[in-house]
Amino acid sequence: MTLELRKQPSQARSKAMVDTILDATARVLVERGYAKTNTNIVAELAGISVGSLYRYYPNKNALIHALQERHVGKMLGVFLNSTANMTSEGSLAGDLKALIDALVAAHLLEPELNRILEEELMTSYHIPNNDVRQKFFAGTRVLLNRHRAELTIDDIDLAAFVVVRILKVLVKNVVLPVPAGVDASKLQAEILPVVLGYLTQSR
Amino acid sequence: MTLELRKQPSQARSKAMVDTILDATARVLVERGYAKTNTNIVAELAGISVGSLYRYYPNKNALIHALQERHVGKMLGVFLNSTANMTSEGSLAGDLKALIDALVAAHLLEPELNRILEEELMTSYHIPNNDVRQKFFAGTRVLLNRHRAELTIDDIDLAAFVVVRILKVLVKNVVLPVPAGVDASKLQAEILPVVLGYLTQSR
Amino acid sequence: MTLELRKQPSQARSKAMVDTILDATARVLVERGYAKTNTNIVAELAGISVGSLYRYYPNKNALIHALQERHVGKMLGVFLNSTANMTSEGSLAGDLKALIDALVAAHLLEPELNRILEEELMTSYHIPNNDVRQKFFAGTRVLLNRHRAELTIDDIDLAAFVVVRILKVLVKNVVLPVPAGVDASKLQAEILPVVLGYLTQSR
Amino acid sequence: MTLELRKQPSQARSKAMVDTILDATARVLVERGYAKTNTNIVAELAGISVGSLYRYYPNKNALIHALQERHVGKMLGVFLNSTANMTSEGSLAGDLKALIDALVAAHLLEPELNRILEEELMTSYHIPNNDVRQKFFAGTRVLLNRHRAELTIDDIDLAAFVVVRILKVLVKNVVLPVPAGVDASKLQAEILPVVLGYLTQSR
DNA sequence: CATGAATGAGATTTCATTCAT
DNA sequence: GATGAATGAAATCTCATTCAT
Repeated sequence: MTLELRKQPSQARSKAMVDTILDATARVLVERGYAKTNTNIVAELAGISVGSLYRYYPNKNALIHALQERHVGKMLGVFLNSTANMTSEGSLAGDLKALIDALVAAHLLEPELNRILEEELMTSYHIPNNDVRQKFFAGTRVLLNRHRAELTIDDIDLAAFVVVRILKVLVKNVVLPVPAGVDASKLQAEILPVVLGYLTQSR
Repeated sequence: MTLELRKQPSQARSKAMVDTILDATARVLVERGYAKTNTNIVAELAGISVGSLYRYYPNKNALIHALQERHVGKMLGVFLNSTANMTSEGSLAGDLKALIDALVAAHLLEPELNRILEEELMTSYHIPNNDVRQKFFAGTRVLLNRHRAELTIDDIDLAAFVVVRILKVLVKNVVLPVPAGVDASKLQAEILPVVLGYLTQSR
Repeated sequence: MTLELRKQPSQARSKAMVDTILDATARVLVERGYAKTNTNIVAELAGISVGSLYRYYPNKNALIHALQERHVGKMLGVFLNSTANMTSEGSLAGDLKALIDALVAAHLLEPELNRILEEELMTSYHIPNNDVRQKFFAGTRVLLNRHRAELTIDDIDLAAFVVVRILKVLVKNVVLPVPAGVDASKLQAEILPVVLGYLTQSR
Repeated sequence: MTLELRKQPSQARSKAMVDTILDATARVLVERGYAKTNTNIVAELAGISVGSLYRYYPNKNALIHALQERHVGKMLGVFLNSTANMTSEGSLAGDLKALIDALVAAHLLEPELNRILEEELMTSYHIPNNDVRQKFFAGTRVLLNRHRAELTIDDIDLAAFVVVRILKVLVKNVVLPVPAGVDASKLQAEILPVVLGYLTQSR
């Protein structure tokens, strides 16, 4: 009964604008943190008026949401790309190596933004990339299953969970500024041993 | 007969008041998230006026800061307590096990608050417990050094860094709500193998 | 063979367009109320661009104004039509009956729109149909004058004023949703007695 | 689970402030109409800051609502007061006269505000005084019932409905600016004959 | 002429902080 | 010292109107 048509800007022009807006949002978010991010600044940095911003996203929430989705999408793209030429008959070590490299590549995209979206906003917004997380977990499970013979651990679900968490922190730390005394590239090289050691140690 | 029924010494009063305030802050933070936390609600929940709140803490920043410090202090207390009866001549496995248990005990204190203080506020507030982190890292380094002979890894700094990160995520995940299909206690039992596997695998 | 398939004469086009626009305006007004009516929605519902809307009406005021005028015109049309075959030598009762029926017919047109235009917008817009009101009042005065002999009231102006007001409310209530327990058709039948009773009672 | 305590300003201080605010709201409403009424102007006219306004009323809606309630309350007070010394054994004419006088007295309070609250806001807000309307209708029904013997109409509900509507318009018109050529006091004197004529005419 | 994205003034609302009592 | 009402700067959001295409 209520008239509710709210016109979205047309596809063609939108694409560029949307990107400009989300770029600005990302920049503000990274430079000032969520608490100090506001729509006026985003609009200004995007070089548009607040009104325009609200033509594209009906509220601040939607804006952040869209940024999250774009970011996750980008990372997923990089990840899948890095993974594409990965034959499925590699060794466990080879597969894990490829996985780690792909993950690092994906996280190299916009590490600080990624951190903010994952950490600062965890509470505020229902994370839209649960989907991606789920898929990543599932993928890891499949990988482990394929090499089940070599593993010294029985509970694949548990192992996948642990591996996913480990990969996530370590990769993030490879990519984010790391304390003096630690070398990022050495750290990256260390990830495979960590996971391999865990999965194949004699128990 | 001197008047004995006078106000408590301000020291004592402050002590209790400070705790009440920080308790309220913690509760609001956990129940509403940082974005929806405001000083008026904190004061209300603490059962005092905003004015009084500002007598104890000159601004919102200081308030959050104080809460962080108290929280870190508490966790440190629990940790040190769990560590106290740890003789320094244990095996590597034994030492690590004790470390993990102490960490879990500390994180069991107020997991959600801990998460918020560590994640949501990372950007906004310069973490006051860098100190503690430093010490924890150093302690881990010492521990690893003590068992250097058993380790298959040379770079102790790197190893300590990796171990610290792994311990942190996994412990956090033991303590925080975990996805269906994963069992928190099994997860906890898995931490030692992870670290041990990493440190002592044949390379 | 001259090109015959060209644009319709702008007169004709305008005519249809104007109607489309005012129809949309009316619908939005009725469905959302004045406070939530805005030009963008009107344009959208009319199937044209805002720009075009502003080509037809220079501002929101003019738009509402035009709708009012059209609406009043329509009602007047229906009213005059119902009145057309009314011979001027009827009885007082007959004349009043005809008047009431014509009024009801007119108000049956778009009761809700009518209500909004008359009530919600009374303050914001100087009503353009004062003219019509004036004429209606004058007509009523003439009618009463014709039957002055039967009336027990001397002040015809006063009587006409009272009758006009009574007719207006009651007719409106016949036509608008009426509370449970009251029957609209019975209510309509009651209007004549009310007016007749007033005008011809023994004083 | 969510902390929702929102403190209302304390009783004592509130009373005066609330009145000041609602007075200002009424004035703005009458002077500018609803569409042009905004919280900034209300606050300014009330001599307080917007923030303060929002301490008392959580949003614009609530503000208007409160004004409506106060206004209806006031009118009801005047009405009941005028009605107080009305013995229940009067004649029909006497009772109706008293009723009309009480109504006029009530509407004399703030006629313009009343009009705006009743007309401009009918759509926007669920009218809080349905209650009062109900009671007024019921009271009228009781009155008519008491004098049922004298009435020439059977359907008391219908009669009460009609009488209530007639009283409402005419009283309103007595109190609101009336077109030249009509005298407000004469008009008021005319209300009783209208109603009496309707109820007691020979049919 | 038509379009509809863009504008930006202005409206609503929030909340850290102050200060009179 | 305590209080909590008051503040007002700043954030979110709306929409009549314009103007480049």
